Amino acid sequence: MVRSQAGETLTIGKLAAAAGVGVETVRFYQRNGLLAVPSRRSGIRHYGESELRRLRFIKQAQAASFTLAEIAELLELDAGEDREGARTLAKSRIEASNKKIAELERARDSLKRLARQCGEGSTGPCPILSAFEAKKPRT
Amino acid sequence: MVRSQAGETLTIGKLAAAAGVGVETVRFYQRNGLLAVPSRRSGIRHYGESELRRLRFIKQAQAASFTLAEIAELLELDAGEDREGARTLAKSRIEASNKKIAELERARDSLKRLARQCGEGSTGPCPILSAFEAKKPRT
DNA sequence: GTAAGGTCCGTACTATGGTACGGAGTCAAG
DNA sequence: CTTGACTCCGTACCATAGTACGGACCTTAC
Repeated sequence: MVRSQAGETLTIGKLAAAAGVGVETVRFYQRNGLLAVPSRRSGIRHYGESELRRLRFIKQAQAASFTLAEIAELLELDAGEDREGARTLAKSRIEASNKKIAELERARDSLKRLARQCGEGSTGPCPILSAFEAKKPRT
Repeated sequence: MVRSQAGETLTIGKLAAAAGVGVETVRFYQRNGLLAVPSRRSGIRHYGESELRRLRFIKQAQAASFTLAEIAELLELDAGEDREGARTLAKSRIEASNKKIAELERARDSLKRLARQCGEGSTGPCPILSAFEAKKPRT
């Protein structure tokens, strides 16, 4: 039964290439339950749109600083249609993202200070360590 | 012999506690050249303000997404008073920080969308995967 | 003067996120 | 119907950033 347009049957190599990861990475995700291992019609497994979407999702989520464990959790919530759980997880992640963003902004400002103090002509101290002592406790 | 204000002689345990890290972490940093190993007057090594500052710096820089290798580099630049190098490194890190921040913001917005779509009453699909397909190609 | 607790040091182990390797099977082209 | 590329699978290995362990030594208090 040739169900569905065969246009969607990728081998693991094609799938990996399409998602911009390595074959080994796909296999790694399979081992870790992030990606289903499709059954095979013969010796070789075939993948479709959904796996590709999933892979891309994983990449996006990683870029968002999710760990693979968290991503797995998200995917499970999705599979289980657990709206409640998904919302909760999303909210806690939003919190975490905000924290991380604030942290990075603070750090970036320290770096800016550093770059300025070590500026072109100047001959002052350029104190890398103290550049990070950001908020002097001017209690 | 009580030489000098004994205020500044910390043992490794005190140092670690003061910086909010574990003793093993201090030793790990020493092994990796991030922290000098002070000579010892007797069997036990003693630490002062500068080591504490350095440790705190490392923590700050880590929060700023520097790797330990990069932090080591920064510390060397500091020691060598290499203004040029420090400025360059700082600038490249500022770039990286901006990128990371933007990435996190995008992710956070995806999460917000997700939380909203999975909102209280609705019974639709709550599509976690598509929540991350951020920029819908509304070509 | 001894017992508790801290330090010293090397080595080993952990978790995370892959990456590499080797042998066997499979598939498509020529 | 063979060759070469690709797949399958297990196992091993890598870097990063620690954490844990065990025996020896030191220090301090009682």
